[in-house]
Amino acid sequence: MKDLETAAQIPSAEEIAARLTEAVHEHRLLPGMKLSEDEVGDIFGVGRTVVRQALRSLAHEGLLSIERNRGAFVAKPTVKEAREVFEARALLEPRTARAAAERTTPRDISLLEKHIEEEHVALDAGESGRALKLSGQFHIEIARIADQATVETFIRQLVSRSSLVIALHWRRRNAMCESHAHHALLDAMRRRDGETAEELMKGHLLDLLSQLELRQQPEKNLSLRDALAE
Amino acid sequence: MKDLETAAQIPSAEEIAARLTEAVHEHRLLPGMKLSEDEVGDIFGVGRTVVRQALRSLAHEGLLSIERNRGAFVAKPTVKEAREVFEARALLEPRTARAAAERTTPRDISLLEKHIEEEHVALDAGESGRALKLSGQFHIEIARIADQATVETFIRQLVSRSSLVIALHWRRRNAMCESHAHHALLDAMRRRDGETAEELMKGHLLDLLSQLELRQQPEKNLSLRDALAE
DNA sequence: TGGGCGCAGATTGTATACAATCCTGGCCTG
DNA sequence: CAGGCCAGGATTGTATACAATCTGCGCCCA
Repeated sequence: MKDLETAAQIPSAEEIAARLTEAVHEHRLLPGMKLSEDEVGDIFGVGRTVVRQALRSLAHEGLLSIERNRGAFVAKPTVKEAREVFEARALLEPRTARAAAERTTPRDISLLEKHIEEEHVALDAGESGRALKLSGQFHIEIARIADQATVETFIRQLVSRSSLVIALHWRRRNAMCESHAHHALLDAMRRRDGETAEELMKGHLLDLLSQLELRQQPEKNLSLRDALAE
Repeated sequence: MKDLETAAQIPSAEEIAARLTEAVHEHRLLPGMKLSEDEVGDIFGVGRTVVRQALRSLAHEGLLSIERNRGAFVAKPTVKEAREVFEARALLEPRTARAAAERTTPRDISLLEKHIEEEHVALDAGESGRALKLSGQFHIEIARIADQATVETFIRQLVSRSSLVIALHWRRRNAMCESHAHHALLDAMRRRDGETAEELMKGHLLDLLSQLELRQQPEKNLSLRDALAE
C-alpha cells in the first residue's frame, strides 16, 4: 500500500486524469466508486487543487459525476445513457472507419496489428481489464488514423463511457467476438476498402449493443487505492 | 462600465461559463481575445477559483485555449479544425434531425416557430450577433427534440465552435440563407418527414461549409468588459 | 543604432486556511 | 424499541497568500 509517486515527478492534472481514465478502461475503477480529493491527492502526491482539476475534467467527459458537497463518483450510466452512447458511436464511427481505411499507411496497419496482438496476449493471460482497454484503444486509434481530431475526442469520450456501460450492463463474460470483429476490420483497412470498413464497424457496434443487458443492476464497492495500484 | 453582478447573487461557475458561451455565440467575444482571471472575476463578482473552473470547462469544450502561465484566450480554430467541426456536424446532425422530425410534438414545433421568429426580428433590427446565437440554438433545439442528450452535448460544442469558425472564416455578411434553410427544416418537421429533414440538414450544413473562406485571416482585439456588458 | 541582458510588474499555478455542507452515530423521547 | 434530533467529524467549496513564470521596458554595450 505504498504511494505510487514517491520517487517519480509530481504528475500534472492531465496525467492524473489519464491515469484515472486508464483505470476506468481497465475496470479497476467501477461505477459508483467514490474518488475522495484527499485520497487521490495522497496517492499521486499532489494537493487538492490539482486533483480537482483532474476530477472536473473527467466529470466533463461524463466519466465522473460530481455532486455538490458530496464529492466525485465514477459515473453510473443509466440504461438510456447507455443506449445514447452507442447510438452516438453508431453515428460517428462507421464513417470514420471508412475515412481511416482510405487514408491508412503501412505504419498504421502494423501498429494496429501489434495492438490486436497485445489484446490477444492479455486475453490469454486472463487480464480481461487490460484486454478491454486495448479493445477500446483500437477504436480510438482508427479515429486518429482518419485524421479527425475533433471526432477523435468525441470517440474517446464515448469509448470511456462505453467501459462504464459494459461494467454495468454486460451480459457475457467473454470478449472473444470483439477480436474477430477487429481482425475483419483490420483486413478491410489493409485493402483500403472503406466501404467494407464502414459496414464492419456498423455491424460491430450493433453487436456490442446487442450484448447489453437493459435492466438496472446491483452494485459493489472496492478500494480506490488498490484499483490504482497497477 | 459598472459591474454586472453588483446587485445580483454571485453566479456559479456554470453560470459564468454559460454567459461566456453566450458571448461567443453572439460574437461579442472574438477569437484571440484574452480572458484574464482577475478581470472576469471582477466582472462577475467572484474569486479566481470559480473563474478558473469556468474557464477550464470552456477550454475543455474547445472554446478557449489555455496556455500555461499565459492565460485563457478565445480559441482561434485553424482551417483544419474548421473543416473538422463541420465534418463532425455532418455526421451527427442529419440523422439527429431525422429522429427529431419523427418524434416532434406540437409544443416543439411552436417553440421552434417562435425561435425562427425571434431570429427574424433580430436580423431586421441589425443585431446580427443575436441572430447568430439564435440560429445556433435552433440546431441545439433539434438535438433536444431528438431526445439524445449525449449527441446534444456534442452538437452544443460544435455549434459553439462553429461560431468561432464563422467569426474567423466567414465570407459574406448576410445570414439570410440560414433563415430559408431553417424554415424548410421546420416544414419537414411539421409533416414528421424524417427523410426530408435529414436531407435538408445535410444540405444546410454543406451550404454553411461552402460559405467559409479557407485561408488564414487577420485579427483584431476588443475590450472584454464591453463584450460582456450585454 | 540595434540587439541583448536584466529587472520590475503583472499574471497564472499551487497550496493552504477557513467556511459551508453533509454524513454518522449516539441520545433522547414517545 | 423505533424514530427523530443534535452534535461531532469529515469532506468539499471558496478565497487568499505565496511561488513560479512570463511580458515588457529600459539600459548598456558593441
